[in-house]
Amino acid sequence: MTPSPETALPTDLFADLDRNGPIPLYFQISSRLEEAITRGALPAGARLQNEIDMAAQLGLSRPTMRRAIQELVDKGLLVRQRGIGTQVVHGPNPSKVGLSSLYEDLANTHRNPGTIVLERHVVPAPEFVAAALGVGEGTEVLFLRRKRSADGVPVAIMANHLPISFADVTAEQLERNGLYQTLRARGTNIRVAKQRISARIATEEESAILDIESPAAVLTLERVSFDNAGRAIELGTHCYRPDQYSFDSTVVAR
Amino acid sequence: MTPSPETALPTDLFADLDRNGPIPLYFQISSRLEEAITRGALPAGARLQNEIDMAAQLGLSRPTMRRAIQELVDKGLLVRQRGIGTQVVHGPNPSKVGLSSLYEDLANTHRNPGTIVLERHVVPAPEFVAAALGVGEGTEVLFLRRKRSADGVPVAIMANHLPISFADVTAEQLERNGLYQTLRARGTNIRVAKQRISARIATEEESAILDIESPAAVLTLERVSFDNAGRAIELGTHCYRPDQYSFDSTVVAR
DNA sequence: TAGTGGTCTAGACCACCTG
DNA sequence: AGGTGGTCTAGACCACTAC
Repeated sequence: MTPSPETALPTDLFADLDRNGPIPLYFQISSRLEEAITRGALPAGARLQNEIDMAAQLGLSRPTMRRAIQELVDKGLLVRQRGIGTQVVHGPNPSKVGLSSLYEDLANTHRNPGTIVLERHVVPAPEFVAAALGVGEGTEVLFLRRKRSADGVPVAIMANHLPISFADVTAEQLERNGLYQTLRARGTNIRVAKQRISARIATEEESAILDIESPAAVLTLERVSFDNAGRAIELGTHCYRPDQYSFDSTVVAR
Repeated sequence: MTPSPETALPTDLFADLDRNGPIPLYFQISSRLEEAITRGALPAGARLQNEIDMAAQLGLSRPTMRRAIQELVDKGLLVRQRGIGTQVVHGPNPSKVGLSSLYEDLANTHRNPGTIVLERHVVPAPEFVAAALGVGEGTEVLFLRRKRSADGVPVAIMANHLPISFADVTAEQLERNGLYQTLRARGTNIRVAKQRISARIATEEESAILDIESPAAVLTLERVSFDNAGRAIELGTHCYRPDQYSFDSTVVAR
């Protein structure tokens, strides 16, 4: 296979780099590169200049340029081969990935999210909740159950258990901003989550809430989220209407 | 919240570093650290020494030490906070993640994988296959359909379309080694994949093959895989028995 | 042989958090 | 004020690929 011809980068792509501002240089570079790829200015299969020349042209050190490129390799937009170069991955849909909330997912795809809080109780933690949150069994925790919709169509039923320190979270906050944004406003940032995606037949009650005909399949997600300090913050047990929601991701071999 | 006391690393944890061999230093370090965490030698919540001291103790430069730690941050095993330090994430199950084949997943969990090739044809590419593989509609492609099982229990029905250049892949190779390993043996390494996970009700035929009672839910995966050079190599359309398989992952906020 | 990315070093300055 | 991680520089040598 003949390597693709080298694609010179548009000279103005990296104009206006802010060398003193708070935004890291590598991030400014990778953002502009990503935008050029998704815009199509760098088509699938295009080969980039080598990183040393690019660094020199931009007046950067090589490690900084490498880091910018590596960001996009990790996102699955670029592939690199020693001795060959760096190329844009084929394929039409650069899909989103990672740790986002349903609320943000829907907003990003321009669907108008809606929330109804179905239940909100302080309950003693069942065994599986206690294990996930790292508290003693029977410890009081906050239980939430919400119905989520997009443009008026039911999308998901989401159940959450949180440590009792979040017991002052109100239904109004949840319906207005979503759970993750509410947590952020309280200074709690989710950093890591461990999750399991599976499927099952919806119960009669779920079918009614989601407005689907039994028997129906639902997509399920169990997720334990951790904050900056590595503490368990939230256990989520959700089910989604598969015709309204799916999990898209780009995975990269390590 | 008081920061956890600093945990001194076992002095022998990093003995026998090979400074001249082919294995990168950062990888040797991160592997040993990961092993110490999963083994429990570094318990959940433990705070590591600062990276500068660790680098000095091991006779490494700080960037190399940083890279080793960053590997584990990206895997979701560690969290870092400026001004605070590096801590081990809570939670019991450091789960696997990323781009693996079903065959490897099953082998890793000590379940004996089995494969039966149900279909193997060269067919003209339907529109959705042509779009995914970046070939013209109607171009000949290889179509495979396999039944996968673990310890004799049906787990999945996997359908794949590949470019015609892989038409010499035999049923025997697939049943013996799985698709990805067969591709690797031919010098094709999957580097990136874009995938979508959803769910639906199984068809009667699928229920029969998977040995489940209708109506049943199946977990579905659509995946387009790309090689080192960014070329589309494979389109997979799979369905899984949710009681036998689920998608576990650890996600990290960017 | 020439060109590419992969690794590693030895520093520097800065931003953020805690006391 | 002191300690932490976050960023950046300016080099060096090596491994792999192509011709």
